[in-house]
Amino acid sequence: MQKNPPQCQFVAALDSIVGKWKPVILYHLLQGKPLRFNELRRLLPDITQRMLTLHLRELEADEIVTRVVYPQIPPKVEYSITEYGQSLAPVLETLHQWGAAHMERKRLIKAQREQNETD
Amino acid sequence: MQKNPPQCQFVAALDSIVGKWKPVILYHLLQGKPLRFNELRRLLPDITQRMLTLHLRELEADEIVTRVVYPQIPPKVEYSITEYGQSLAPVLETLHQWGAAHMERKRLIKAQREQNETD
DNA sequence: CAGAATCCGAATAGATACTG
DNA sequence: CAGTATCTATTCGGATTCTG
Repeated sequence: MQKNPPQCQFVAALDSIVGKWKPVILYHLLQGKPLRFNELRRLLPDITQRMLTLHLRELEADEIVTRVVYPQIPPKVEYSITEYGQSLAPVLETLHQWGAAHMERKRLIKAQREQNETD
Repeated sequence: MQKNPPQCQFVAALDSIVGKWKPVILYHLLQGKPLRFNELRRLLPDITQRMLTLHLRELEADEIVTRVVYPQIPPKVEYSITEYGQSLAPVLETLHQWGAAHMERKRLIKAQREQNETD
């Protein structure tokens, strides 16, 4: 990455939440309930096992989620959001708001353009 | 992307600001002053011409920046943030704040760990 | 159940050379 | 000056197989 200070901090934030599946993972974990590995898989029908593992490991490294292993057979692993991870909630909310408005805006522009074409 | 609605809107927002260089480009343009192509290059010493062009084109397509061509020789092209693009400012600011705190946190944790190693 | 390991293809980004 | 075009290197994600 760059040495540019503002950029760095920005990217530090993005690294924690960007990734093809991180937003959804966080979305579900932020509901508060701890989720098992396969529960998450069910909630994200299209994710591969591999990507789920990788993303969870990154979130764990950032201390945004915790991984609790119950030593039993069959194994049980629960993921939950940390207190620190909860500080992401407003950040995600802000992004979500803007994203929703942005999609609506694009939709409107597209509709207008199609209207003009029929003129 | 997924069909999951919350995810979609989230990603719509991220698409507009994520990309290896978009955050810095936006950071500079949000200062308010229109910038020429090569001015941006100088502000982003490590970006390639190609990536700068590509990212600017995407931002233009999202109507976040405007591209004004002055038909003269040598050519002059100025990029500036649109009014709509300015609505991103608070979003970026939120991310930046969290990112700064996150980096500081990591730094502290690392320092602590190194302290423990000398015990 | 919750993964680790390996392999492969697709998407991203950089390097370089050329142009109106 | 402000790009295009092309080619290559790197990264990322998916598919598949195996395991405690």
